[in-house]
Amino acid sequence: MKDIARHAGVSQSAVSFALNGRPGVSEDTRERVRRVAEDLGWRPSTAARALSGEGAATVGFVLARPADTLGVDSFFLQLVSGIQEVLAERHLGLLFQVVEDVSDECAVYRRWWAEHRVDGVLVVDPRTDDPRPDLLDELGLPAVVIGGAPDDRHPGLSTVWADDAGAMASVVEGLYALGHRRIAHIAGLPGLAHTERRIRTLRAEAGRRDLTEVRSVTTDYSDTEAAAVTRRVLEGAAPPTALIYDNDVMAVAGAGAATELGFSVPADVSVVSWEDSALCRMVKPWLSALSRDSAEFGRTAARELIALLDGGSARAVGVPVPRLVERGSTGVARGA
Amino acid sequence: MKDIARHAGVSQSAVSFALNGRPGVSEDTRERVRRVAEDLGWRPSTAARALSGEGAATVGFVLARPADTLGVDSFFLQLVSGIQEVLAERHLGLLFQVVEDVSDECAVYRRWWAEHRVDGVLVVDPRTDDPRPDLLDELGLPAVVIGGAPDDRHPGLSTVWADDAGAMASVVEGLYALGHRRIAHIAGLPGLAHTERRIRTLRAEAGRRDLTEVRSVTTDYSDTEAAAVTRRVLEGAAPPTALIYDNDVMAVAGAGAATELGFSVPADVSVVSWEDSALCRMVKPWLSALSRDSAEFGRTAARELIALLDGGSARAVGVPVPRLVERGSTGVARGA
DNA sequence: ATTAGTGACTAATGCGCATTAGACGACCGG
DNA sequence: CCGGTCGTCTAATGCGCATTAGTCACTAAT
Repeated sequence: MKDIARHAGVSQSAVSFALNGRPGVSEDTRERVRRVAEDLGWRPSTAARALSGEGAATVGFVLARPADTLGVDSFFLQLVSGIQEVLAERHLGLLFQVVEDVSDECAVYRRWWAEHRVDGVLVVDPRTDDPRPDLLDELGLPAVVIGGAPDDRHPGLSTVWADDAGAMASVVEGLYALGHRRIAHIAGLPGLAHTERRIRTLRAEAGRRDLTEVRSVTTDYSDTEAAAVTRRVLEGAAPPTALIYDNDVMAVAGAGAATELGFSVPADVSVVSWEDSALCRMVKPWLSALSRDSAEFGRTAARELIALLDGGSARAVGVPVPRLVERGSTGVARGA
Repeated sequence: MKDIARHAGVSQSAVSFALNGRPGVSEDTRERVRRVAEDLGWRPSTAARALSGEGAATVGFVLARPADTLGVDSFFLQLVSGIQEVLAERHLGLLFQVVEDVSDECAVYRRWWAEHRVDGVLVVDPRTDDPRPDLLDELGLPAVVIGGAPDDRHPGLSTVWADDAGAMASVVEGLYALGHRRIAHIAGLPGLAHTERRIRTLRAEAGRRDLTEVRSVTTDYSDTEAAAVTRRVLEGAAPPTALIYDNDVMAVAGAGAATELGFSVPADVSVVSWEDSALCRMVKPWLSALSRDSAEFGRTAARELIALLDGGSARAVGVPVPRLVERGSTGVARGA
């Protein structure tokens, strides 16, 4: 800026005013300064900006996953891609970190905030009994929870929520209409909020319809565990006629396991994947799946965080209910 | 630090010396200051540190991909996970950005560097005729190229390279030994350096062995294009008896397409995937795949970048040659 | 003709840290 | 007894920017 000031024949303050759209300089000077800055290829130093109270121009994103669990998951990359799209417009950076577990994640938040590294964070995989919202509240670190519940909002946190309950209800309704009475739900990690939500909704829907042979089994989202659970479930007496998997990887693995066991899909068992991706079209039959726009999910979350940073107040916004894309893996229940 | 100084009864400079391990304070004072800092939960402001010449304590990572191409790709997440592991030890942040194409990527580098946002960057997907190395050299931005060639190193850039040539040679040798004489290589994006390297090596290896019916076809890495190309290749006269796919997604899609066409895997065609992941064990038969440790790839790259930031000079380091994991999709060529 | 007011600009300060240039006493050899 | 050296500490400066408090000339109003 000193250079610019010299070249333009004004003071540094004038340059600052000109470049930041502040009053105090004539339009003439402003334009001249702008051109000089352009010529010199000047960009404000984020460090200096941050130091003089403007914030870090960065938001944080922590993924708490054991390294080997980061598998064939299209969700996060798409989510991040959507987040970026919105952040980029405002020239906000995304500081990304992968850690082992939630307590590490909390430590990262503490550090980032203490170091003034971020202005806000995006939190994923909310859990039942989650320490993070309290921590973020305590720190006063602006945050939006991705995939939380619409109700349990903490004072300072925004939430972007997907209607798992509604989606589960519609899936159950569809299967019921096809004559399915015995349904197994191969769920994800037990601690996650959306896992519990889906399980609760399934139970509630089953109750409403008098379905007694409905159950949920939690897993670690892996293909191997999904296959194992599928085998166990199908080998029991009165096996289910429909299987709902909490992600695409498990659905594919499960469908494979079922086939190996001699169950034909969808003649003997219907399969639904709670996540749509190319994977679902890589097996025969193609898997019916709940399709949601993960990138849009990310965009919405990013927009909410920006609103928070701009001084807006916390709120909860929903994203569209996932839509069930019927493919070849769902059909009328045997004997119905 | 002012607070710490007050609490400890010393000057700010003394605090700085104490906390940074600089000489100029007694061990006694140092320890006292450390404890006070600990009690106060002090963390240095990265902004202030950066401003006083210490660098941003951050490295950048740009992924240039059209948003919809970010699919079921386990490679990047694992790579990033490995990178993080090493960066975290040094408390270096990872600034992550997704952009549309390489020219956007260059713009991001320019901006990051001008804004002093990063101390260095990790570059992926090097291309033939790539503008990035020149740009980075020109800017003087420390960088390591992930997946480059061992030779074409620019003065200032380190390279972490995988021995595609060696891997391709061993795959061809294996297939040759099984009696395969007609091989098709369903490659990735034409512009990418490693795509070209694999294609060149395949051609060379074919030449050495007098295999005349060997070819490579470039694609966009998608399952749909892989399936289409597979069909085109297999429906021709004298179809290949072995197919090499440049990633796991294509291999699975291609194997599926082959099966639909009435080709049995591996009786009629052998299939090799140049990327191992859970995907390869989700189809029947399981796919033989070149397995490499993507996380280790990332760790190595991160270590190289840190060495560069520490003032080390640029160099090229290799990672272990991928190993072919033989599963059910490769076998003796029909008629051999 | 004096004052109040306004627009355009400059000087000075602070953000939180690292670092350089001293200040001051203790210790040592001559 | 004195100059020199070392160890321990403090004061002062700068990093690049935003911002606040002036400064100055010029115009409108009394």
